[in-house]
Amino acid sequence: MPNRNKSSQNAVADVFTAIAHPVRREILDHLRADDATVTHLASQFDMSRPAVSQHLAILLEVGLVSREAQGRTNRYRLEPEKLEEVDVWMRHYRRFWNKKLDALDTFLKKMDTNDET
Amino acid sequence: MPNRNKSSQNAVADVFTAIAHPVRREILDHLRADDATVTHLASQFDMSRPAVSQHLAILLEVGLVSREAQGRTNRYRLEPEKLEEVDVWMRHYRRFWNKKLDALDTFLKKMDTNDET
DNA sequence: TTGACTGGTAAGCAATTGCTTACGTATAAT
DNA sequence: ATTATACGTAAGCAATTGCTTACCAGTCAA
Repeated sequence: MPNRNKSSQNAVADVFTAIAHPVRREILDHLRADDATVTHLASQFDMSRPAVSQHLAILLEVGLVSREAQGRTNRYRLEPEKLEEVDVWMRHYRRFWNKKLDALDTFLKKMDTNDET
Repeated sequence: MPNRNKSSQNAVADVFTAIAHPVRREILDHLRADDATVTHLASQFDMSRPAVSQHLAILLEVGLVSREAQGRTNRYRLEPEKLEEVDVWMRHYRRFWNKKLDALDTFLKKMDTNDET
């Protein structure tokens, strides 16, 4: 089979690849507690500051964090809404392992229906 | 900063990396409908059969699918319980984007409490 | 037993990832 | 003005990924 034409995919990372790396998940876990600067985050890892900065760039790219300049520091803030994409995909599987969550699903659907005025 | 001693990590793939690849998610989506053989799965992708086989090997390694020999064919079956690990991690974030799911969480916790004893 | 079919795995490879150090720029302190 | 601090980003590199083709083993049909 010959190589396919890749049609110039610009290879923008998606949420699934973003959370695939354990360090990036840990970063998100840290930011769940509070916003933080790169140097502060880097102090929590056995890794150089640029390395953490690069991980943050990926999280930034997919929209899982936001960056706000404050003087000469940069505050990174958790933006967890993008994780809903993962949740949506998982929704199809949840019933397989948890009947209670299935019950919750039904419960939520009912709430949705009631919301539609 | 010098390179760290990697202490011989055997680099077994985890669930997060397994579902990071879009093809592997599609494979799982296919298996959600029904068990399938490699060749059948490969026919659904623009990719050689060995490539799909290698993806299945990863899914097998992390336990997201199981393999059952049937004559000269191999049936792959979805084993979705391992996705719970992802769900558990996501549980901490869900409240951020969905208050209703938060309500469901409370609901589930109450059910859990009632179940004890 | 021969031949066709299913399928895992090895070898090889280009591309990507994940780190490092080095550097440049902007803000703050003295 | 000079110096120190915080930070992003580039360059370079080893390791990994994700495909390919080639091969070999097991099963079924004739």
